[in-house]
Amino acid sequence: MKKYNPKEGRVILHVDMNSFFASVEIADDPSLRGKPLAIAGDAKQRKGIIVTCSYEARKLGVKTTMQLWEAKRICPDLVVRQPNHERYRLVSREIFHVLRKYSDLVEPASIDEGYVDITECQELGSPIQIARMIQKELIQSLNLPCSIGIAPNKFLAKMASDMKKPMGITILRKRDIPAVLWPLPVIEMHGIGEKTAAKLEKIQIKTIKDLAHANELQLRSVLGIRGSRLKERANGVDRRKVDPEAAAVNKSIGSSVTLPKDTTYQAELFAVLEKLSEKVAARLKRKEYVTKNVAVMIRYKNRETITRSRMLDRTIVEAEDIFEAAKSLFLKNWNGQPVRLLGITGQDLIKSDHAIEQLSLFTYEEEVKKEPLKQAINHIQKKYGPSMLQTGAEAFKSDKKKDP
DNA sequence: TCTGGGGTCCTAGGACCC
DNA sequence: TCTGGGGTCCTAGGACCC
Repeated sequence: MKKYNPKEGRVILHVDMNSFFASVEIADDPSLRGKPLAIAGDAKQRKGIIVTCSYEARKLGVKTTMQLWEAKRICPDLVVRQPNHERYRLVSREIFHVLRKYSDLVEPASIDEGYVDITECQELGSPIQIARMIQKELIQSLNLPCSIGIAPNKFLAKMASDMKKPMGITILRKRDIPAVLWPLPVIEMHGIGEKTAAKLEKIQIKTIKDLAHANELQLRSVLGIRGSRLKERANGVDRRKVDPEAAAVNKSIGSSVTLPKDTTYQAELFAVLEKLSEKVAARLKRKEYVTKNVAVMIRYKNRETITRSRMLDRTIVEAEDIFEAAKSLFLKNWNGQPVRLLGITGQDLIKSDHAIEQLSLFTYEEEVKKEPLKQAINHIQKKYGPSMLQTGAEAFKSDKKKDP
Protein backbone atom coordinates (compact mmCIF):
# COMPACT_ATOMS: atom_id res chain seq x y z
CA MET A 1 0.00 0.00 0.00
CA LYS A 2 1.25 3.42 -0.89
CA LYS A 3 1.93 5.65 2.08
CA TYR A 4 1.26 9.36 2.00
CA ASN A 5 4.31 11.40 1.17
CA PRO A 6 3.95 15.06 2.18
CA LYS A 7 6.26 16.11 -0.63
CA GLU A 8 3.76 14.85 -3.18
CA GLY A 9 1.07 17.19 -1.87
CA ARG A 10 -2.56 16.42 -1.26
CA VAL A 11 -5.35 15.12 -3.43
CA ILE A 12 -8.57 17.09 -3.08
CA LEU A 13 -11.90 16.43 -4.73
CA HIS A 14 -14.52 19.08 -5.21
CA VAL A 15 -17.92 17.46 -5.68
CA ASP A 16 -20.49 19.80 -7.17
CA MET A 17 -24.06 18.66 -7.73
CA ASN A 18 -25.42 19.61 -11.16
CA SER A 19 -28.42 22.00 -11.04
CA PHE A 20 -29.14 20.55 -7.63
CA PHE A 21 -32.69 21.72 -6.87
CA ALA A 22 -33.88 20.84 -10.36
CA SER A 23 -32.16 17.44 -10.19
CA VAL A 24 -33.85 16.62 -6.87
CA GLU A 25 -37.25 17.48 -8.36
CA ILE A 26 -36.53 15.24 -11.35
CA ALA A 27 -35.34 12.39 -9.13
CA ASP A 28 -38.59 12.69 -7.14
CA ASP A 29 -40.79 13.00 -10.23
CA PRO A 30 -39.31 11.20 -13.27
CA SER A 31 -41.98 12.66 -15.58
CA LEU A 32 -39.98 15.91 -15.43
CA ARG A 33 -36.91 14.30 -17.01
CA GLY A 34 -35.93 15.76 -20.35
CA LYS A 35 -38.20 18.79 -19.94
CA PRO A 36 -37.05 22.38 -19.54
CA LEU A 37 -37.56 22.75 -15.78
CA ALA A 38 -37.09 25.81 -13.61
CA ILE A 39 -37.23 26.17 -9.84
CA ALA A 40 -38.72 29.56 -9.02
CA GLY A 41 -40.71 31.25 -6.29
CA ASP A 42 -44.26 32.51 -6.55
CA ALA A 43 -44.43 35.47 -8.92
CA LYS A 44 -47.61 36.70 -7.22
CA GLN A 45 -45.60 37.14 -4.06
CA ARG A 46 -42.84 38.91 -5.96
CA LYS A 47 -40.53 35.92 -5.62
CA GLY A 48 -40.63 34.96 -9.26
CA ILE A 49 -36.96 34.59 -10.00
CA ILE A 50 -35.25 31.51 -11.37
CA VAL A 51 -33.31 29.82 -8.59
CA THR A 52 -32.06 26.90 -10.67
CA CYS A 53 -33.03 25.25 -13.92
CA SER A 54 -32.41 22.01 -15.78
CA TYR A 55 -29.87 21.80 -18.60
CA GLU A 56 -32.73 21.62 -21.12
CA ALA A 57 -33.91 25.03 -19.89
CA ARG A 58 -30.36 26.42 -19.92
CA LYS A 59 -29.95 25.42 -23.55
CA LEU A 60 -32.94 27.62 -24.35
CA GLY A 61 -31.38 30.60 -22.57
CA VAL A 62 -32.97 30.38 -19.12
CA LYS A 63 -30.57 31.55 -16.43
CA THR A 64 -30.36 31.73 -12.66
CA THR A 65 -31.80 34.98 -11.14
CA MET A 66 -33.74 35.66 -14.33
CA GLN A 67 -37.29 36.92 -13.78
CA LEU A 68 -39.85 34.17 -14.20
CA TRP A 69 -41.93 36.11 -16.74
CA GLU A 70 -38.81 36.68 -18.79
CA ALA A 71 -37.89 32.99 -18.70
CA LYS A 72 -41.40 32.07 -19.81
CA ARG A 73 -41.18 34.53 -22.66
CA ILE A 74 -38.06 32.91 -24.12
CA CYS A 75 -39.22 29.41 -23.19
CA PRO A 76 -43.02 29.10 -23.25
CA ASP A 77 -42.92 25.34 -22.44
CA LEU A 78 -40.98 25.95 -19.25
CA VAL A 79 -42.13 23.70 -16.42
CA VAL A 80 -41.95 25.55 -13.10
CA ARG A 81 -41.71 24.07 -9.61
CA GLN A 82 -41.56 25.99 -6.36
CA PRO A 83 -38.50 25.29 -4.24
CA ASN A 84 -38.80 22.77 -1.42
CA HIS A 85 -35.83 23.67 0.76
CA GLU A 86 -36.64 21.18 3.47
CA ARG A 87 -36.46 18.38 0.94
CA TYR A 88 -33.16 19.70 -0.47
CA ARG A 89 -31.61 19.84 2.99
CA LEU A 90 -32.60 16.23 3.58
CA VAL A 91 -31.12 15.08 0.27
CA SER A 92 -28.00 17.14 0.98
CA ARG A 93 -27.44 15.17 4.18
CA GLU A 94 -27.67 11.94 2.21
CA ILE A 95 -25.10 13.20 -0.29
CA PHE A 96 -22.56 14.00 2.43
CA HIS A 97 -23.29 10.66 4.04
CA VAL A 98 -22.18 9.04 0.78
CA LEU A 99 -19.04 11.21 0.56
CA ARG A 100 -18.02 10.30 4.11
CA LYS A 101 -17.92 6.64 3.13
CA TYR A 102 -14.83 7.48 1.08
CA SER A 103 -12.97 9.78 3.49
CA ASP A 104 -13.39 11.29 6.95
CA LEU A 105 -12.05 14.58 5.60
CA VAL A 106 -15.27 15.94 4.09
CA GLU A 107 -16.07 19.64 4.26
CA PRO A 108 -19.49 20.75 3.04
CA ALA A 109 -19.12 24.09 1.24
CA SER A 110 -22.83 24.65 0.65
CA ILE A 111 -26.01 22.62 0.40
CA ASP A 112 -24.86 21.05 -2.87
CA GLU A 113 -21.07 21.01 -2.94
CA GLY A 114 -18.21 19.86 -0.80
CA TYR A 115 -14.53 19.09 -0.61
CA VAL A 116 -13.14 15.62 0.03
CA ASP A 117 -9.49 15.13 0.92
CA ILE A 118 -8.59 11.68 -0.42
CA THR A 119 -4.83 11.94 0.05
CA GLU A 120 -4.81 9.08 2.48
CA CYS A 121 -7.46 6.97 0.77
CA GLN A 122 -5.29 5.52 -1.93
CA GLU A 123 -6.14 1.93 -0.99
CA LEU A 124 -9.57 2.66 -2.53
CA GLY A 125 -8.00 3.26 -5.93
CA SER A 126 -6.52 6.09 -7.96
CA PRO A 127 -8.08 9.56 -7.55
CA ILE A 128 -9.94 9.25 -10.81
CA GLN A 129 -11.24 5.82 -9.84
CA ILE A 130 -12.48 7.21 -6.55
CA ALA A 131 -14.16 10.11 -8.35
CA ARG A 132 -15.88 7.67 -10.69
CA MET A 133 -17.07 5.55 -7.77
CA ILE A 134 -18.53 8.60 -6.02
CA GLN A 135 -20.25 9.78 -9.18
CA LYS A 136 -21.68 6.32 -9.78
CA GLU A 137 -22.90 5.90 -6.23
CA LEU A 138 -24.64 9.29 -6.20
CA ILE A 139 -26.46 8.36 -9.41
CA GLN A 140 -27.37 4.84 -8.30
CA SER A 141 -28.51 5.61 -4.78
CA LEU A 142 -29.97 9.11 -5.18
CA ASN A 143 -30.39 9.51 -8.93
CA LEU A 144 -28.42 12.78 -8.81
CA PRO A 145 -25.71 13.91 -11.24
CA CYS A 146 -22.56 15.71 -10.13
CA SER A 147 -19.30 17.03 -11.49
CA ILE A 148 -16.02 16.38 -9.73
CA GLY A 149 -12.75 18.28 -9.83
CA ILE A 150 -9.50 16.59 -8.79
CA ALA A 151 -6.55 18.80 -7.84
CA PRO A 152 -3.78 19.38 -5.27
CA ASN A 153 -5.80 22.06 -3.41
CA LYS A 154 -9.30 23.39 -2.84
CA PHE A 155 -9.15 26.31 -5.25
CA LEU A 156 -7.95 24.24 -8.20
CA ALA A 157 -10.43 21.45 -7.36
CA LYS A 158 -13.25 24.00 -7.36
CA MET A 159 -12.14 25.46 -10.70
CA ALA A 160 -11.80 21.95 -12.12
CA SER A 161 -15.29 20.79 -11.12
CA ASP A 162 -16.68 23.75 -13.07
CA MET A 163 -14.99 22.74 -16.30
CA LYS A 164 -17.15 19.79 -17.35
CA LYS A 165 -20.87 19.83 -16.64
CA PRO A 166 -22.94 17.83 -16.22
CA MET A 167 -21.40 14.57 -14.95
CA GLY A 168 -17.81 15.57 -15.65
CA ILE A 169 -14.60 14.55 -13.96
CA THR A 170 -11.69 16.95 -14.46
CA ILE A 171 -8.13 16.65 -13.23
CA LEU A 172 -6.26 19.92 -12.82
CA ARG A 173 -2.59 19.49 -12.02
CA LYS A 174 -0.19 22.30 -11.25
CA ARG A 175 1.45 21.80 -14.61
CA ASP A 176 -1.89 22.23 -16.39
CA ILE A 177 -2.38 25.74 -15.02
CA PRO A 178 -0.82 27.76 -17.90
CA ALA A 179 -2.75 25.91 -20.58
CA VAL A 180 -6.07 25.36 -18.80
CA LEU A 181 -6.54 28.04 -16.16
CA TRP A 182 -4.69 31.07 -17.46
CA PRO A 183 -6.62 31.66 -20.69
CA LEU A 184 -9.88 32.16 -18.75
CA PRO A 185 -11.19 35.68 -18.08
CA VAL A 186 -10.77 36.70 -14.42
CA ILE A 187 -14.54 36.76 -13.86
CA GLU A 188 -14.48 32.96 -14.19
CA MET A 189 -12.32 32.70 -11.12
CA HIS A 190 -13.91 31.60 -7.87
CA GLY A 191 -13.79 34.64 -5.58
CA ILE A 192 -13.96 37.23 -8.34
CA GLY A 193 -17.30 38.81 -9.08
CA GLU A 194 -18.49 41.67 -11.22
CA LYS A 195 -17.11 44.46 -9.03
CA THR A 196 -13.65 42.99 -8.71
CA ALA A 197 -13.49 42.09 -12.40
CA ALA A 198 -14.32 45.71 -13.27
CA LYS A 199 -11.57 47.00 -10.99
CA LEU A 200 -9.08 44.60 -12.54
CA GLU A 201 -10.12 45.56 -16.05
CA LYS A 202 -9.18 49.14 -15.23
CA ILE A 203 -5.59 48.10 -14.60
CA GLN A 204 -5.44 45.97 -17.74
CA ILE A 205 -5.93 42.63 -16.00
CA LYS A 206 -8.31 40.61 -18.11
CA THR A 207 -7.30 36.96 -17.89
CA ILE A 208 -6.23 34.76 -15.02
CA LYS A 209 -2.79 34.81 -16.60
CA ASP A 210 -2.69 38.61 -16.33
CA LEU A 211 -3.61 38.23 -12.67
CA ALA A 212 -0.98 35.56 -12.06
CA HIS A 213 1.70 37.91 -13.42
CA ALA A 214 0.32 41.16 -12.02
CA ASN A 215 2.31 43.66 -10.01
CA GLU A 216 1.54 42.79 -6.40
CA LEU A 217 1.78 46.34 -5.06
CA GLN A 218 -0.63 47.64 -7.66
CA LEU A 219 -2.95 44.73 -6.95
CA ARG A 220 -2.88 45.50 -3.23
CA SER A 221 -3.62 49.16 -3.80
CA VAL A 222 -6.74 48.20 -5.74
CA LEU A 223 -8.00 45.16 -3.79
CA GLY A 224 -6.18 45.23 -0.46
CA ILE A 225 -5.09 41.94 1.04
CA ARG A 226 -7.53 40.13 -1.25
CA GLY A 227 -5.30 41.16 -4.16
CA SER A 228 -2.37 39.14 -2.88
CA ARG A 229 -4.52 36.14 -2.22
CA LEU A 230 -6.13 36.21 -5.64
CA LYS A 231 -2.73 36.43 -7.27
CA GLU A 232 -1.61 33.38 -5.32
CA ARG A 233 -4.69 31.48 -6.38
CA ALA A 234 -4.12 32.45 -10.01
CA ASN A 235 -0.72 30.80 -9.63
CA GLY A 236 -2.35 27.69 -8.25
CA VAL A 237 -1.39 28.27 -4.61
CA ASP A 238 -3.99 27.61 -1.89
CA ARG A 239 -3.00 26.39 1.57
CA ARG A 240 -6.50 26.06 3.03
CA LYS A 241 -7.11 22.63 4.55
CA VAL A 242 -10.20 20.53 4.11
CA ASP A 243 -11.65 21.06 7.57
CA PRO A 244 -14.73 19.03 8.55
CA GLU A 245 -15.00 20.91 11.86
CA ALA A 246 -14.99 24.42 10.40
CA ALA A 247 -17.97 23.66 8.24
CA ALA A 248 -19.93 22.30 11.18
CA VAL A 249 -19.94 25.64 12.99
CA ASN A 250 -22.39 28.46 12.26
CA LYS A 251 -21.33 32.10 12.51
CA SER A 252 -24.83 33.42 12.04
CA ILE A 253 -28.38 32.17 11.55
CA GLY A 254 -30.98 34.40 9.99
CA SER A 255 -34.27 34.57 8.19
CA SER A 256 -35.64 37.19 5.85
CA VAL A 257 -38.69 37.64 3.67
CA THR A 258 -39.77 39.88 0.82
CA LEU A 259 -43.26 41.12 1.59
CA PRO A 260 -46.02 40.43 -0.95
CA LYS A 261 -46.54 44.23 -1.05
CA ASP A 262 -44.51 47.14 0.24
CA THR A 263 -46.05 48.46 3.42
CA THR A 264 -45.76 51.20 6.03
CA TYR A 265 -48.36 49.58 8.28
CA GLN A 266 -46.53 49.08 11.54
CA ALA A 267 -48.73 46.32 12.95
CA GLU A 268 -48.15 44.31 9.79
CA LEU A 269 -44.39 44.82 9.98
CA PHE A 270 -44.39 43.75 13.63
CA ALA A 271 -46.29 40.61 12.70
CA VAL A 272 -43.64 39.80 10.12
CA LEU A 273 -40.85 40.40 12.64
CA GLU A 274 -42.62 38.09 15.06
CA LYS A 275 -42.80 35.31 12.48
CA LEU A 276 -39.14 35.78 11.59
CA SER A 277 -38.20 35.69 15.28
CA GLU A 278 -39.97 32.36 15.65
CA LYS A 279 -38.14 30.96 12.64
CA VAL A 280 -34.75 32.11 13.86
CA ALA A 281 -35.43 30.85 17.39
CA ALA A 282 -36.46 27.44 16.07
CA ARG A 283 -33.35 27.12 13.94
CA LEU A 284 -31.04 28.30 16.72
CA LYS A 285 -32.56 25.69 19.01
CA ARG A 286 -32.38 22.91 16.45
CA LYS A 287 -28.69 23.61 15.93
CA GLU A 288 -28.14 24.15 19.66
CA TYR A 289 -27.03 27.76 19.62
CA VAL A 290 -27.85 30.85 21.62
CA THR A 291 -27.06 34.34 20.33
CA LYS A 292 -25.55 37.47 21.81
CA ASN A 293 -26.22 39.82 18.92
CA VAL A 294 -29.37 40.45 16.93
CA ALA A 295 -29.40 42.20 13.56
CA VAL A 296 -32.37 43.56 11.66
CA MET A 297 -32.36 44.12 7.92
CA ILE A 298 -34.76 46.58 6.29
CA ARG A 299 -35.07 46.91 2.54
CA TYR A 300 -37.12 49.80 1.23
CA LYS A 301 -39.21 50.16 -1.90
CA ASN A 302 -36.23 51.52 -3.85
CA ARG A 303 -34.17 48.44 -2.75
CA GLU A 304 -31.98 50.53 -0.51
CA THR A 305 -31.06 48.18 2.33
CA ILE A 306 -29.81 48.82 5.83
CA THR A 307 -28.78 46.44 8.59
CA ARG A 308 -28.66 47.44 12.22
CA SER A 309 -27.34 45.20 14.97
CA ARG A 310 -26.84 45.33 18.69
CA MET A 311 -24.78 43.36 21.20
CA LEU A 312 -26.94 42.15 24.07
CA ASP A 313 -25.99 41.99 27.70
CA ARG A 314 -26.98 38.32 27.82
CA THR A 315 -27.44 35.41 25.45
CA ILE A 316 -30.93 34.72 24.17
CA VAL A 317 -32.69 32.04 22.14
CA GLU A 318 -36.42 32.42 22.82
CA ALA A 319 -38.59 33.88 20.05
CA GLU A 320 -40.01 36.54 22.40
CA ASP A 321 -36.53 37.78 23.32
CA ILE A 322 -35.41 37.87 19.70
CA PHE A 323 -38.61 39.66 18.78
CA GLU A 324 -38.11 42.28 21.51
CA ALA A 325 -34.56 43.00 20.36
CA ALA A 326 -35.59 43.09 16.70
CA LYS A 327 -38.58 45.32 17.36
CA SER A 328 -36.56 47.91 19.22
CA LEU A 329 -33.85 47.94 16.53
CA PHE A 330 -36.53 48.30 13.90
CA LEU A 331 -38.31 51.16 15.62
CA LYS A 332 -35.06 53.00 16.25
CA ASN A 333 -33.94 52.78 12.62
CA TRP A 334 -36.97 52.58 10.36
CA ASN A 335 -37.36 55.83 8.41
CA GLY A 336 -41.10 55.37 7.91
CA GLN A 337 -40.85 54.67 4.18
CA PRO A 338 -42.57 51.63 2.60
CA VAL A 339 -40.77 48.40 3.50
CA ARG A 340 -40.09 45.71 0.92
CA LEU A 341 -38.15 43.15 2.93
CA LEU A 342 -37.47 42.40 6.57
CA GLY A 343 -34.83 40.09 8.01
CA ILE A 344 -33.58 39.03 11.42
CA THR A 345 -30.20 37.42 12.03
CA GLY A 346 -28.58 36.06 15.15
CA GLN A 347 -24.85 36.83 15.03
CA ASP A 348 -22.14 35.96 17.56
CA LEU A 349 -23.53 32.50 18.15
CA ILE A 350 -22.52 30.40 21.12
CA LYS A 351 -23.19 26.68 21.48
CA SER A 352 -25.92 26.20 24.08
CA ASP A 353 -23.75 23.94 26.23
CA HIS A 354 -21.02 26.62 26.37
CA ALA A 355 -23.49 29.34 27.30
CA ILE A 356 -23.40 28.41 31.00
CA GLU A 357 -19.61 28.68 31.07
CA GLN A 358 -19.81 31.98 29.21
CA LEU A 359 -22.29 33.22 31.77
CA SER A 360 -20.12 32.32 34.75
CA LEU A 361 -17.07 33.78 33.03
CA PHE A 362 -19.06 36.93 32.42
CA THR A 363 -20.03 37.30 36.06
CA TYR A 364 -16.44 36.56 37.02
CA GLU A 365 -15.25 39.38 34.76
CA GLU A 366 -17.84 41.67 36.29
CA GLU A 367 -16.50 40.86 39.72
CA VAL A 368 -12.96 41.59 38.61
CA LYS A 369 -14.06 44.95 37.27
CA LYS A 370 -15.48 45.90 40.63
CA GLU A 371 -12.37 44.67 42.40
CA PRO A 372 -10.22 47.57 43.63
CA LEU A 373 -7.18 45.31 43.27
CA LYS A 374 -7.51 45.61 39.50
CA GLN A 375 -5.04 48.45 39.47
CA ALA A 376 -2.54 46.35 41.35
CA ILE A 377 -3.07 43.40 39.02
CA ASN A 378 -2.42 45.56 35.99
CA HIS A 379 0.67 46.91 37.61
CA ILE A 380 2.02 43.42 38.30
CA GLN A 381 1.15 42.28 34.79
CA LYS A 382 3.04 45.16 33.26
CA LYS A 383 6.05 44.66 35.45
CA TYR A 384 6.36 40.88 35.40
CA GLY A 385 4.35 39.75 32.39
CA PRO A 386 1.06 37.89 32.06
CA SER A 387 2.31 34.69 33.68
CA MET A 388 1.98 36.40 37.04
CA LEU A 389 -1.76 36.41 36.48
CA GLN A 390 -2.12 32.67 36.01
CA THR A 391 -4.59 31.11 38.31
CA GLY A 392 -3.35 28.39 40.62
CA ALA A 393 -4.90 25.66 38.44
CA GLU A 394 -3.34 26.99 35.24
CA ALA A 395 0.05 27.30 36.85
CA PHE A 396 -0.28 23.74 38.08
CA LYS A 397 -1.12 22.53 34.56
CA SER A 398 1.76 24.31 32.90
CA ASP A 399 4.15 23.06 35.56
CA LYS A 400 3.05 19.53 34.84
CA LYS A 401 3.66 20.04 31.14
CA LYS A 402 7.18 21.21 31.73
CA ASP A 403 7.96 18.42 34.18
CA PRO A 404 5.93 15.30 33.42
C1' DT B 1 -42.65 42.81 -14.88
C1' DC B 2 -37.86 44.71 -12.18
C1' DT B 3 -34.15 41.78 -9.21
C1' DG B 4 -35.01 35.48 -3.38
C1' DG B 5 -32.94 33.83 0.72
C1' DG B 6 -29.21 31.62 3.00
C1' DG B 7 -24.66 32.45 4.30
C1' DT B 8 -19.10 33.97 4.88
C1' DC B 9 -15.26 37.04 5.01
C1' DC B 10 -13.24 41.54 5.00
C1' DT B 11 -12.76 46.58 5.84
C1' DA B 12 -13.25 50.95 7.93
C1' DG B 13 -14.29 54.01 11.48
C1' DG B 14 -15.50 55.27 16.19
C1' DA B 15 -15.31 54.37 21.19
C1' DC B 16 -12.59 53.23 24.78
C1' DC B 17 -8.58 51.82 27.43
C1' DC B 18 -3.79 52.10 28.69
C1' DT C 1 -1.50 74.00 27.29
C1' DC C 2 -0.79 70.56 23.48
C1' DT C 3 -0.78 65.73 23.05
C1' DG C 4 1.14 59.71 20.90
C1' DG C 5 0.11 55.35 19.50
C1' DG C 6 -1.27 50.52 20.09
C1' DG C 7 -4.94 47.28 20.88
C1' DT C 8 -9.68 45.62 21.24
C1' DC C 9 -14.55 45.79 20.76
C1' DC C 10 -18.50 47.10 18.25
C1' DT C 11 -21.19 48.50 14.21
C1' DA C 12 -22.22 49.12 9.25
C1' DG C 13 -21.62 47.93 4.80
C1' DG C 14 -19.46 45.79 0.63
C1' DA C 15 -18.37 41.80 -2.08
C1' DC C 16 -18.96 37.25 -3.06
C1' DC C 17 -21.00 32.54 -3.32
C1' DC C 18 -24.81 29.04 -4.01
